[in-house]
Amino acid sequence: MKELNQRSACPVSTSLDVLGDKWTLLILRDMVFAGKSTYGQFLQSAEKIATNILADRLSVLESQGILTKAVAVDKKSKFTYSLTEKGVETIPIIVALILWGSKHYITDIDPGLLNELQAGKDSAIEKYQRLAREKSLASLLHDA
Amino acid sequence: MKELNQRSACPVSTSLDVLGDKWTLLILRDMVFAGKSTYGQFLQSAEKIATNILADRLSVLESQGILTKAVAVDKKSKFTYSLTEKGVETIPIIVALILWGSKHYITDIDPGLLNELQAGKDSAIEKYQRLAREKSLASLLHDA
DNA sequence: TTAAAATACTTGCAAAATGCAAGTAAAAAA
DNA sequence: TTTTTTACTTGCATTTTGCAAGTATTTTAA
Repeated sequence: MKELNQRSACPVSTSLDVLGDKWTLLILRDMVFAGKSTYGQFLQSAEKIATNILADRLSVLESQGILTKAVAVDKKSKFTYSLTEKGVETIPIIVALILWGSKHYITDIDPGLLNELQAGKDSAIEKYQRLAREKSLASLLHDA
Repeated sequence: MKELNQRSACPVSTSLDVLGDKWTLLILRDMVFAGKSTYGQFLQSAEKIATNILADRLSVLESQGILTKAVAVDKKSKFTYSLTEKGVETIPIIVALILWGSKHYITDIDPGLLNELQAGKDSAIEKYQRLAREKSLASLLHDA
């Protein structure tokens, strides 16, 4: 349980106190856009996060109520991380980063996704939020 | 001139390579929402950035073409930083952070701004982008 | 004309965060 | 019963950050 130290009462600053580093939003990206949900899956991303950093970020995200951790349905040695509603609501941030990055740098973004985001950003955000909620709900139902 | 080291070709990752730390977006916030444009003004924000970090971030932002540096109109010992179009286009990211932060944490956000953003996010973003462009254009005209 | 203040940094060093490689522990598979 | 899978933890080197002090140029004040 790590307590959040807010540098100021500014909402931008506070958001950055939680999400403002080079790794946290990549974990959320992997959950939303790559369907990942386990420690091992997060380790396999192209950016090669270190194991101790991943463990630390997952624990911060959990203690901030952005994701929840549960034993996987199939294996007791595996954990499944799911987005909370607070986590689902970071999707607009991730989408803004996708649009800015793909506009100003050379990236390998999926043209279909880019098109979808450019055509109707708000409805695309709503779609990915809906999908993320469905996924989280599904993992909750499995537990019960 | 610091070269950007992209960890991967993912647009989220690349955006975070540039903007993903606890200070960079606060400088841009100060330019967009507090009308700040000088080193001394950036130092006075509530979060208390260290002088060496500020100097470093300004030089990165300049070398990434997000802002430009020019001698101030009134004083030769002062510099004025202005947003480029690439910088203006970070405003959707900042707005997404404002909305997420103010929704999930206790902050002192201006209720008028919050209302404006919640009422019509896209048009509010357009408004602040237009204002930022006007401000940058004005400082360019002063130089000539 | 000269001294003090303003402005924008730079430098040195301690502290914290990150990155890397190896090790541990429980559960699952062979 | 041994090996593999999965999720970490630990120790240590490197990098980044933070703090305090110092420098350089321009502007203001005496």
